[in-house]
Amino acid sequence: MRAEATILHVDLDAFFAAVEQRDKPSLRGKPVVVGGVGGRGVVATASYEARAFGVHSAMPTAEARRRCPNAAFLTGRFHAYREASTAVMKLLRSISPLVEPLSLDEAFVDLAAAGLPDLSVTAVSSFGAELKERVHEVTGGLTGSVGIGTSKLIAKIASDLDKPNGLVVVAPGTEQELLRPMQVTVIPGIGPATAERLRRIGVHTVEELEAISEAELVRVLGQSHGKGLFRLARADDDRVVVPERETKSVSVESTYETDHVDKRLLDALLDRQAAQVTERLRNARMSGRTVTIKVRLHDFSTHNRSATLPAPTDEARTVARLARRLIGDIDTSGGVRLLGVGVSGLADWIQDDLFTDEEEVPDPDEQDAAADAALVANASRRRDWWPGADVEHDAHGRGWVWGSGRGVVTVRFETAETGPGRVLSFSSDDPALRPFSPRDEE
DNA sequence: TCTGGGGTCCTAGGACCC
DNA sequence: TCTGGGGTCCTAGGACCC
Repeated sequence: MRAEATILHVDLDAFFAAVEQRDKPSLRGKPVVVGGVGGRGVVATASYEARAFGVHSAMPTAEARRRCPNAAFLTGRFHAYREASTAVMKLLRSISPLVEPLSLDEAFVDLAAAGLPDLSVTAVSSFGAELKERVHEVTGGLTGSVGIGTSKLIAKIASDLDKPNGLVVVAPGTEQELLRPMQVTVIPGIGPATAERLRRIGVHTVEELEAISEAELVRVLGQSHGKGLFRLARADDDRVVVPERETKSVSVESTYETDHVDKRLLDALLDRQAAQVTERLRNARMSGRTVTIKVRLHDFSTHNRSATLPAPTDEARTVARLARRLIGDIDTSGGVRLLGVGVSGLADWIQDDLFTDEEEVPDPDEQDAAADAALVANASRRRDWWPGADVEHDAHGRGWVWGSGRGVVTVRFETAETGPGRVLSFSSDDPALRPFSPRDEE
């Protein structure tokens, strides 16, 4: 926590809906709901007019229609939202080099790095008011709520206190009296599950949270969350404003109007998602080693399966092959509601720099071999995993897998060329192969 | 017609290495 | 016959955020 209120949080009001109302005057003053409009859609943003009918984010759209049948239901125009967001972020960066976007419509700004002559409460208040006007200008009429305080926690909570179009500055030294009477759920990071655990130990307000020992919080919530909340309950927060975060994963997912059972269709959908995800990877000049599929079944249970390649890829084929194999581990016979493909373990990978020569572009077959190798590494841990696999064990109980997939045997082998222990895949009738014995490794 | 899509972080257990 | 400890990587699931 700082001595002066130098962390600012901006939050654009009902952002998606507000952009729609800005661009379509007929929607102004009327309930607008942006989100999924299909049978399984949920609300992303409701305008304040729609909120008056009890419509809110994350509510199923079907329920929103029941509550507010006269609202305009829109799917969303993300280009327009991104454009407005970019204008705001640019404005913020002109104020301070330390701007941390949290999403399209939210950011922290470190005013201590802004070079303001005066950081008194009065001065930062008028600064905040001016910022709101400039947000209104650069976005063509959108409003934002601003909170300013001595920490991220306080700035974020403050911006929420007077929505929409609010401005709240929390004077240094008054943080705890602000927090104490509030419900614990105002603290970012306390969601329904944590709130319920706290409720069970009799904690509802921040004041009650403050009375719990650190050891007890760690017992109830785990090491990281427990220690973190022990401090936040005391308004003890020294988290810095981080301007650049590196992307850790890229994913695509889709919920279908009806549950899918046909395995060929599921494979085709995975192929398409693999193509989408790798296109985004290539656009971002990245590649990744770990491929994860996400499957939500008819009963809403969600299952992830992942496998890690020996080297990063941005190839649709490689990701698709792995994804298809991974879904084989999941019983989809009851129907699939959602399918997703993601890539993590990302590496910067600038194709043009690395592969100036056309010959040096990775051979797709080698990539496939790498995918097979990753599957073998996985299968050796999970004997049941590889369909049709033949597993043998050495004296140490370690398993070695003979996997037969589409005319290719993938196994831990040695060859005269590769030496012992290399994980590779070969065609099954290659006479140069003999099973690799783990002893050879010693 | 209950329950989106894109992320981040944490936990826990097993494998493996030294 | 009994049996370490720390560190890292990988996988699965869950909580949370907007």
